[in-house]
Amino acid sequence: MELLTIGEVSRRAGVAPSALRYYEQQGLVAATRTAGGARRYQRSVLRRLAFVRAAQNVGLSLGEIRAALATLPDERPPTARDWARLSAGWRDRLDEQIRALTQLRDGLDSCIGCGCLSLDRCALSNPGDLAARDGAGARWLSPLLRRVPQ
Amino acid sequence: MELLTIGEVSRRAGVAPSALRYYEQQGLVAATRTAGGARRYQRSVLRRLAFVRAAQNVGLSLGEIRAALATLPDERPPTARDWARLSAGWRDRLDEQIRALTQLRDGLDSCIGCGCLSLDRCALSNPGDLAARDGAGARWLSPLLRRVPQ
DNA sequence: GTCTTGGCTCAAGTCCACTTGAGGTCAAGA
DNA sequence: TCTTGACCTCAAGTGGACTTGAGCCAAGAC
Repeated sequence: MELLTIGEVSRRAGVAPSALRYYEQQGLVAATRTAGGARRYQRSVLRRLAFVRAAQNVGLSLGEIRAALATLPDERPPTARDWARLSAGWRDRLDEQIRALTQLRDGLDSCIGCGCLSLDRCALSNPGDLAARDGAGARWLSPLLRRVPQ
Repeated sequence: MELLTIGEVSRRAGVAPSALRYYEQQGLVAATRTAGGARRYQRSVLRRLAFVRAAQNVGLSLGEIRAALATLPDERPPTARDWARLSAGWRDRLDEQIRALTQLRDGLDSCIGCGCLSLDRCALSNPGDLAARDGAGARWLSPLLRRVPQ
Protein backbone atom coordinates (compact mmCIF):
# COMPACT_ATOMS: atom_id res chain seq x y z
CA MET A 1 0.00 0.00 0.00
CA GLU A 2 1.55 3.19 -1.19
CA LEU A 3 1.91 5.90 1.45
CA LEU A 4 1.94 9.66 1.02
CA THR A 5 4.25 12.25 2.56
CA ILE A 6 2.86 15.29 4.28
CA GLY A 7 3.93 17.41 1.32
CA GLU A 8 2.04 15.23 -1.13
CA VAL A 9 -1.07 15.25 0.98
CA SER A 10 -0.77 18.99 1.37
CA ARG A 11 -0.59 19.56 -2.38
CA ARG A 12 -3.27 17.08 -3.30
CA ALA A 13 -5.75 18.10 -0.64
CA GLY A 14 -4.97 21.80 -0.70
CA VAL A 15 -4.35 21.81 3.04
CA ALA A 16 -1.19 23.34 4.51
CA PRO A 17 1.26 20.99 6.24
CA SER A 18 0.85 22.97 9.44
CA ALA A 19 -2.90 22.37 9.21
CA LEU A 20 -2.33 18.65 8.71
CA ARG A 21 -0.19 18.49 11.81
CA TYR A 22 -2.84 20.46 13.66
CA TYR A 23 -5.59 18.09 12.49
CA GLU A 24 -3.57 15.14 13.69
CA GLN A 25 -3.15 16.76 17.07
CA GLN A 26 -6.92 17.32 17.15
CA GLY A 27 -7.61 13.71 16.33
CA LEU A 28 -9.11 14.32 12.88
CA VAL A 29 -6.57 12.40 10.81
CA ALA A 30 -3.91 9.80 11.60
CA ALA A 31 -0.49 9.01 10.18
CA THR A 32 2.15 6.38 10.69
CA ARG A 33 5.82 7.34 10.96
CA THR A 34 8.95 6.36 9.11
CA ALA A 35 12.05 5.25 11.01
CA GLY A 36 13.21 8.83 10.80
CA GLY A 37 9.97 10.17 12.28
CA ALA A 38 8.36 11.60 9.14
CA ARG A 39 4.59 11.22 8.70
CA ARG A 40 3.22 8.77 6.14
CA TYR A 41 -0.44 8.95 5.20
CA GLN A 42 -2.74 6.40 3.63
CA ARG A 43 -4.59 7.47 0.51
CA SER A 44 -7.86 7.37 2.40
CA VAL A 45 -6.78 10.49 4.26
CA LEU A 46 -7.65 12.46 1.13
CA ARG A 47 -11.29 11.51 1.34
CA ARG A 48 -11.28 12.23 5.04
CA LEU A 49 -9.85 15.69 4.37
CA ALA A 50 -12.51 16.28 1.72
CA PHE A 51 -15.09 15.49 4.36
CA VAL A 52 -13.48 17.88 6.83
CA ARG A 53 -13.49 20.65 4.26
CA ALA A 54 -17.06 20.07 3.24
CA ALA A 55 -18.17 20.04 6.86
CA GLN A 56 -16.34 23.30 7.50
CA ASN A 57 -18.12 24.82 4.55
CA VAL A 58 -21.42 23.88 6.08
CA GLY A 59 -20.31 25.59 9.28
CA LEU A 60 -19.26 22.76 11.58
CA SER A 61 -16.46 23.28 14.07
CA LEU A 62 -13.52 20.90 14.16
CA GLY A 63 -14.92 19.46 17.37
CA GLU A 64 -18.21 18.59 15.71
CA ILE A 65 -16.35 17.15 12.76
CA ARG A 66 -14.24 14.99 15.04
CA ALA A 67 -17.40 13.69 16.70
CA ALA A 68 -18.92 12.86 13.31
CA LEU A 69 -15.77 11.06 12.17
CA ALA A 70 -15.74 9.07 15.39
CA THR A 71 -18.97 7.37 14.33
CA LEU A 72 -17.27 5.75 11.35
CA PRO A 73 -16.60 2.03 11.82
CA ASP A 74 -13.11 0.95 12.79
CA GLU A 75 -13.19 -2.54 11.43
CA ARG A 76 -13.69 -1.73 7.76
CA PRO A 77 -12.99 1.16 5.43
CA PRO A 78 -15.88 3.61 5.25
CA THR A 79 -18.24 3.18 2.33
CA ALA A 80 -20.02 5.77 0.26
CA ARG A 81 -23.07 5.04 2.39
CA ASP A 82 -21.12 5.90 5.54
CA TRP A 83 -20.09 9.27 4.16
CA ALA A 84 -23.60 9.95 2.94
CA ARG A 85 -25.01 9.21 6.40
CA LEU A 86 -22.66 11.72 7.98
CA SER A 87 -23.57 14.50 5.61
CA ALA A 88 -27.31 13.88 5.43
CA GLY A 89 -28.03 16.21 8.35
CA TRP A 90 -26.28 19.12 6.72
CA ARG A 91 -29.07 19.87 4.34
CA ASP A 92 -31.34 21.13 7.08
CA ARG A 93 -28.56 23.28 8.37
CA LEU A 94 -28.04 24.86 4.98
CA ASP A 95 -31.76 25.33 4.41
CA GLU A 96 -32.00 27.17 7.69
CA GLN A 97 -29.06 29.40 6.87
CA ILE A 98 -30.53 30.23 3.50
CA ARG A 99 -33.90 30.99 5.01
CA ALA A 100 -32.40 33.30 7.62
CA LEU A 101 -30.29 35.15 5.07
CA THR A 102 -33.23 35.54 2.74
CA GLN A 103 -35.31 37.07 5.48
CA LEU A 104 -32.50 39.41 6.35
CA ARG A 105 -32.33 40.49 2.73
CA ASP A 106 -36.05 41.05 2.51
CA GLY A 107 -35.86 43.07 5.69
CA LEU A 108 -33.15 45.12 4.04
CA ASP A 109 -35.37 45.78 1.05
CA SER A 110 -38.02 47.32 3.23
CA CYS A 111 -35.47 49.18 5.33
CA ILE A 112 -33.67 50.77 2.43
CA GLY A 113 -36.86 52.58 1.65
CA CYS A 114 -37.35 53.98 5.11
CA GLY A 115 -33.78 54.29 6.35
CA CYS A 116 -35.17 53.94 9.83
CA LEU A 117 -32.77 51.52 11.43
CA SER A 118 -34.99 51.63 14.45
CA LEU A 119 -33.62 49.61 17.31
CA ASP A 120 -37.06 48.23 18.02
CA ARG A 121 -38.60 47.68 14.67
CA CYS A 122 -35.92 47.29 12.04
CA ALA A 123 -35.64 43.77 10.72
CA LEU A 124 -32.02 44.43 9.87
CA SER A 125 -30.89 45.07 13.36
CA ASN A 126 -33.27 42.52 14.79
CA PRO A 127 -32.95 39.25 12.92
CA GLY A 128 -33.89 37.72 16.26
CA ASP A 129 -37.51 38.27 15.34
CA LEU A 130 -37.06 36.01 12.39
CA ALA A 131 -34.55 33.52 13.61
CA ALA A 132 -34.44 32.90 17.29
CA ARG A 133 -37.98 31.72 17.70
CA ASP A 134 -36.17 29.47 20.17
CA GLY A 135 -35.70 25.75 20.17
CA ALA A 136 -33.78 23.86 17.61
CA GLY A 137 -33.87 26.43 14.84
CA ALA A 138 -31.60 28.99 16.36
CA ARG A 139 -28.84 26.52 17.04
CA TRP A 140 -28.28 25.96 13.36
CA LEU A 141 -28.23 29.59 12.51
CA SER A 142 -25.25 30.98 10.74
CA PRO A 143 -22.83 32.63 13.14
CA LEU A 144 -23.33 35.73 11.07
CA LEU A 145 -26.93 35.78 12.14
CA ARG A 146 -26.45 34.91 15.75
CA ARG A 147 -25.78 38.45 16.86
CA VAL A 148 -29.16 38.93 18.35
CA PRO A 149 -30.06 41.79 20.66
CA GLN A 150 -30.54 40.73 24.27
CA MET B 1 -30.23 68.12 24.96
CA GLU B 2 -30.66 65.18 27.22
CA LEU B 3 -27.65 62.92 27.47
CA LEU B 4 -27.51 59.20 28.24
CA THR B 5 -25.23 57.30 30.58
CA ILE B 6 -23.35 54.25 29.40
CA GLY B 7 -25.72 52.06 31.40
CA GLU B 8 -28.77 53.55 29.73
CA VAL B 9 -27.28 53.17 26.27
CA SER B 10 -26.28 49.61 27.10
CA ARG B 11 -29.79 48.68 28.18
CA ARG B 12 -31.56 50.46 25.36
CA ALA B 13 -29.29 49.28 22.58
CA GLY B 14 -28.62 45.82 23.97
CA VAL B 15 -24.87 46.37 23.79
CA ALA B 16 -22.63 45.65 26.78
CA PRO B 17 -20.86 48.61 28.40
CA SER B 18 -17.52 46.97 27.66
CA ALA B 19 -18.51 46.80 23.99
CA LEU B 20 -19.46 50.48 24.03
CA ARG B 21 -16.08 51.42 25.42
CA TYR B 22 -14.45 49.21 22.81
CA TYR B 23 -16.47 50.83 20.02
CA GLU B 24 -15.39 54.23 21.23
CA GLN B 25 -11.77 53.13 21.20
CA GLN B 26 -12.29 51.87 17.64
CA GLY B 27 -13.80 55.16 16.55
CA LEU B 28 -17.31 53.89 15.93
CA VAL B 29 -19.14 56.00 18.48
CA ALA B 30 -18.27 59.13 20.42
CA ALA B 31 -19.14 60.39 23.89
CA THR B 32 -18.55 63.51 25.90
CA ARG B 33 -17.49 63.32 29.53
CA THR B 34 -18.83 64.66 32.78
CA ALA B 35 -16.56 66.57 35.15
CA GLY B 36 -15.97 63.27 36.93
CA GLY B 37 -14.98 61.47 33.72
CA ALA B 38 -18.13 59.44 33.06
CA ARG B 39 -19.31 59.05 29.47
CA ARG B 40 -22.40 60.88 28.28
CA TYR B 41 -23.97 59.90 24.97
CA GLN B 42 -26.28 61.78 22.66
CA ARG B 43 -29.49 60.05 21.79
CA SER B 44 -28.36 59.68 18.18
CA VAL B 45 -25.86 57.05 19.31
CA LEU B 46 -28.76 54.60 19.47
CA ARG B 47 -29.36 54.82 15.74
CA ARG B 48 -25.66 54.56 15.12
CA LEU B 49 -25.52 51.40 17.20
CA ALA B 50 -28.49 50.00 15.29
CA PHE B 51 -26.51 50.60 12.13
CA VAL B 52 -23.47 48.86 13.57
CA ARG B 53 -25.53 45.83 14.55
CA ALA B 54 -27.29 45.62 11.21
CA ALA B 55 -23.98 45.90 9.39
CA GLN B 56 -22.52 43.14 11.54
CA ASN B 57 -25.47 40.96 10.70
CA VAL B 58 -24.74 41.46 7.04
CA GLY B 59 -21.18 40.38 7.72
CA LEU B 60 -19.18 43.60 7.81
CA SER B 61 -16.16 43.90 10.08
CA LEU B 62 -15.88 46.79 12.51
CA GLY B 63 -13.24 48.29 10.24
CA GLU B 64 -15.60 48.33 7.29
CA ILE B 65 -18.33 49.75 9.47
CA ARG B 66 -16.05 52.51 10.68
CA ALA B 67 -15.22 53.36 7.06
CA ALA B 68 -18.90 53.49 6.17
CA LEU B 69 -19.73 55.70 9.14
CA ALA B 70 -16.89 58.02 8.19
CA THR B 71 -18.78 58.96 5.01
CA LEU B 72 -21.61 60.51 7.00
CA PRO B 73 -21.61 64.30 6.93
CA ASP B 74 -20.18 66.13 9.92
CA GLU B 75 -22.05 69.35 9.58
CA ARG B 76 -25.58 68.03 10.01
CA PRO B 77 -27.30 65.08 11.63
CA PRO B 78 -27.63 62.13 9.25
CA THR B 79 -30.95 61.75 7.53
CA ALA B 80 -32.90 58.63 6.67
CA ARG B 81 -31.51 59.03 3.18
CA ASP B 82 -27.95 58.95 4.52
CA TRP B 83 -28.57 55.70 6.34
CA ALA B 84 -30.31 54.22 3.31
CA ARG B 85 -27.31 55.11 1.14
CA LEU B 86 -24.95 53.30 3.50
CA SER B 87 -27.00 50.13 3.54
CA ALA B 88 -27.85 50.03 -0.16
CA GLY B 89 -24.75 48.02 -1.03
CA TRP B 90 -25.62 45.31 1.44
CA ARG B 91 -28.21 43.78 -0.78
CA ASP B 92 -25.62 42.54 -3.23
CA ARG B 93 -23.63 41.12 -0.41
CA LEU B 94 -26.61 39.19 0.90
CA ASP B 95 -27.52 38.01 -2.59
CA GLU B 96 -24.01 36.65 -2.98
CA GLN B 97 -24.16 34.87 0.35
CA ILE B 98 -27.49 33.31 -0.51
CA ARG B 99 -26.22 32.22 -3.90
CA ALA B 100 -23.14 30.60 -2.41
CA LEU B 101 -25.13 28.76 0.21
CA THR B 102 -27.68 27.58 -2.32
CA GLN B 103 -24.94 26.22 -4.52
CA LEU B 104 -23.44 24.43 -1.57
CA ARG B 105 -26.81 22.90 -0.72
CA ASP B 106 -27.42 21.75 -4.26
CA GLY B 107 -23.97 20.22 -4.29
CA LEU B 108 -24.91 18.42 -1.11
CA ASP B 109 -28.02 17.03 -2.71
CA SER B 110 -26.05 15.41 -5.46
CA CYS B 111 -23.33 14.25 -3.08
CA ILE B 112 -25.65 12.60 -0.61
CA GLY B 113 -26.64 10.27 -3.37
CA CYS B 114 -23.14 9.27 -4.33
CA GLY B 115 -21.29 9.71 -1.06
CA CYS B 116 -18.18 10.29 -3.10
CA LEU B 117 -16.63 13.30 -1.42
CA SER B 118 -14.03 13.26 -4.12
CA LEU B 119 -11.47 15.97 -3.69
CA ASP B 120 -11.65 16.77 -7.37
CA ARG B 121 -15.27 16.41 -8.24
CA CYS B 122 -17.36 16.85 -5.13
CA ALA B 123 -19.29 20.09 -5.12
CA LEU B 124 -19.38 19.99 -1.36
CA SER B 125 -15.71 20.18 -0.79
CA ASN B 126 -15.21 22.31 -3.87
CA PRO B 127 -17.85 24.95 -4.14
CA GLY B 128 -16.07 25.71 -7.35
CA ASP B 129 -15.88 29.30 -8.40
CA LEU B 130 -16.45 30.40 -4.85
CA ALA B 131 -13.22 28.79 -3.83
CA ALA B 132 -9.79 30.03 -3.17
CA ARG B 133 -9.28 32.75 -5.69
CA ASP B 134 -7.81 34.94 -3.01
CA GLY B 135 -4.44 33.85 -1.85
CA ALA B 136 -3.09 32.93 1.53
CA GLY B 137 -5.23 31.29 4.13
CA ALA B 138 -8.10 31.00 1.73
CA ARG B 139 -10.69 28.50 2.73
CA TRP B 140 -12.96 27.06 0.13
CA LEU B 141 -15.96 29.18 0.70
CA SER B 142 -16.72 32.70 -0.31
CA PRO B 143 -15.04 35.13 2.07
CA LEU B 144 -18.49 36.41 2.81
CA LEU B 145 -19.43 33.13 4.36
CA ARG B 146 -16.37 32.53 6.44
CA ARG B 147 -17.09 32.08 10.07
CA VAL B 148 -14.96 35.06 10.90
CA PRO B 149 -15.43 37.45 8.02
CA GLN B 150 -12.54 39.79 7.39
C1' DG C 1 31.60 15.50 2.57
C1' DT C 2 28.49 18.96 2.18
C1' DC C 3 24.43 21.16 0.30
C1' DT C 4 19.57 21.22 -0.37
C1' DT C 5 15.09 19.80 0.46
C1' DG C 6 11.81 18.37 3.27
C1' DG C 7 10.57 16.98 7.45
C1' DC C 8 10.34 17.23 12.79
C1' DT C 9 8.88 19.49 17.71
C1' DC C 10 7.36 22.91 20.70
C1' DA C 11 6.12 27.43 21.98
C1' DA C 12 4.27 31.47 20.76
C1' DG C 13 1.85 34.53 17.67
C1' DT C 14 -2.31 36.00 14.71
C1' DC C 15 -6.99 37.71 13.86
C1' DC C 16 -11.45 39.68 15.62
C1' DA C 17 -14.63 41.38 18.74
C1' DC C 18 -15.00 41.59 22.67
C1' DT C 19 -14.87 40.25 28.07
C1' DT C 20 -12.73 39.94 32.54
C1' DG C 21 -10.19 41.43 36.40
C1' DA C 22 -7.70 44.46 39.37
C1' DG C 23 -7.67 48.53 41.46
C1' DG C 24 -9.52 53.14 41.84
C1' DT C 25 -13.03 57.39 41.59
C1' DC C 26 -17.51 59.77 42.12
C1' DA C 27 -22.21 60.99 43.68
C1' DA C 28 -26.25 60.01 46.17
C1' DG C 29 -28.79 58.13 49.97
C1' DA C 30 -29.33 56.25 55.05
C1' DT D 1 -19.82 59.27 57.70
C1' DC D 2 -20.39 55.20 55.53
C1' DT D 3 -22.01 52.43 51.95
C1' DT D 4 -23.66 51.29 47.61
C1' DG D 5 -23.72 51.30 42.82
C1' DA D 6 -22.28 53.04 38.71
C1' DC D 7 -18.51 54.30 36.46
C1' DC D 8 -13.37 54.75 35.20
C1' DT D 9 -8.56 52.85 33.10
C1' DC D 10 -5.38 49.58 31.62
C1' DA D 11 -3.71 45.03 30.85
C1' DA D 12 -4.59 40.58 29.95
C1' DG D 13 -7.59 36.75 28.63
C1' DT D 14 -10.92 34.19 25.32
C1' DG D 15 -11.94 31.04 21.37
C1' DG D 16 -11.22 28.76 16.87
C1' DA D 17 -8.26 27.44 13.45
C1' DC D 18 -4.58 27.71 12.31
C1' DT D 19 0.51 29.98 11.14
C1' DT D 20 5.17 31.30 12.25
C1' DG D 21 9.68 30.86 14.11
C1' DA D 22 13.61 28.69 16.23
C1' DG D 23 16.38 25.02 16.32
C1' DC D 24 17.18 20.39 14.87
C1' DC D 25 17.34 15.79 11.95
C1' DA D 26 17.52 12.69 7.66
C1' DA D 27 18.09 11.40 2.95
C1' DG D 28 19.44 12.10 -1.70
C1' DA D 29 22.29 14.81 -5.32
C1' DC D 30 26.65 16.38 -6.51
